[in-house]
Amino acid sequence: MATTAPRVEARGGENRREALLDAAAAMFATKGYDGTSIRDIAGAVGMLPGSLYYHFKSKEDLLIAVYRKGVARFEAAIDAALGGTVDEPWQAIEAACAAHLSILLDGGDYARIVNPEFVRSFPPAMLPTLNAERDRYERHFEKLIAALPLDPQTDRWLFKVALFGSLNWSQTWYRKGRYTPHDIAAAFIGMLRLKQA
Amino acid sequence: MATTAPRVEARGGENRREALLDAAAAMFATKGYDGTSIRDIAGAVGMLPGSLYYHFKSKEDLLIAVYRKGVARFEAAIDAALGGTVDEPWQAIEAACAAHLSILLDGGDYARIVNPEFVRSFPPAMLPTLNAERDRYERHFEKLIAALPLDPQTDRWLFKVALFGSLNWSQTWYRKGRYTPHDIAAAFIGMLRLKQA
DNA sequence: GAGGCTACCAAACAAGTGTTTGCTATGACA
DNA sequence: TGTCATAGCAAACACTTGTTTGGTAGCCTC
Repeated sequence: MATTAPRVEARGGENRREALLDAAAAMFATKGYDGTSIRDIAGAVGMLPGSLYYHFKSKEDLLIAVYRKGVARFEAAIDAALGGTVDEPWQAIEAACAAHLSILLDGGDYARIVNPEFVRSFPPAMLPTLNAERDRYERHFEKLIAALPLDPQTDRWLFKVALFGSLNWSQTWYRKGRYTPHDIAAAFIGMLRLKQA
Repeated sequence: MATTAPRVEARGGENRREALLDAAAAMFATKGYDGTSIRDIAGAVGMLPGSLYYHFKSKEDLLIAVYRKGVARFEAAIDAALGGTVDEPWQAIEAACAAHLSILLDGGDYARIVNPEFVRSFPPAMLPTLNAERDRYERHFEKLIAALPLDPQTDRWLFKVALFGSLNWSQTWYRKGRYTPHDIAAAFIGMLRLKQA
């Protein structure tokens, strides 16, 4: 046998914590933060409520961990999308939008937590912590928008919130099948771009 | 003195119910449905928790009443805005957007409840009831969009959700002062319209 | 002035909440 | 073989939740 065991854990190991995160993300996303109890989450992974406190020191702590994973997913997706350095600005932002949408719509439960409208249901004390994470992410888009050849009258900040609104709103109407994230990104950017032709 | 007293109520009268609705709207909007207790609401108007059940038969019943008032506000605003029959399609939709925004952003607590992202935190059983109210409202916009002279390639349904997304998202970033609802409506419509020039 | 309705109080109910505490089985390591 | 951290169980804690029930003060009508 292997003389130096590759760090085998006592019972469940590190992936039990991960299982709790997954369960929490799923239940937060569907039933909300307040609507989900510690007992629900622990029960979903076959644990007793008290045992959860070995892995997380409070329910809020658990939420923050879930939220961080959510933001990380968005950042990874957008990094990957912009990795191939597209230098045409409209193509670049369309790629970023498509990446954002694919996580938002098909990225599983973690992504749903990040929505600011969702965040408002969280304990107010944690709002600064969570918003700081998100602001950092949005800055990627601000850079891409700064590079766009827009009409001089266009307020780039309003352009950003308009675009973000369209994108994030898709969570409320999107159903798998009819449109893909790429379709939607292309259509939205197309509407904002046509005048340049 | 007035011989026929103008319908003076026993104690609080009909406006006590209204006071409860106001308190509920305010607290739902800031702390969410689950985050607000019957005791909070009753206490805000100087009532005991049990007494609330004289006016509303359940907490869900109270929420529905608040929600209805919220939707009614939007409908009244848009009716007023389109009353002066603007027949230029772009002007008409801009007016509708401005009306929508003025309620959404400065329309008080009732309006905040109507946001679909907010609704998701409600008991799932009441979702059909609430969504039916909202769908009826959105149909006003579908009509206005149908009248727009858009590029043939533009999907009008996607146009609608993009516009609605931009508008409703403003709730997350709007702060009084910098932009007025009219400014925002003009800017958003301007971005989507420029190509027609 | 008797009856009835309105609007509310007072007090409890059962159920569910996040969290703490003490204990224990398991495997790694010396 | 003994020690030790890991990972979790079992049971309780104090508290909050939506809701119900029985009673009652004030007003209106007959």
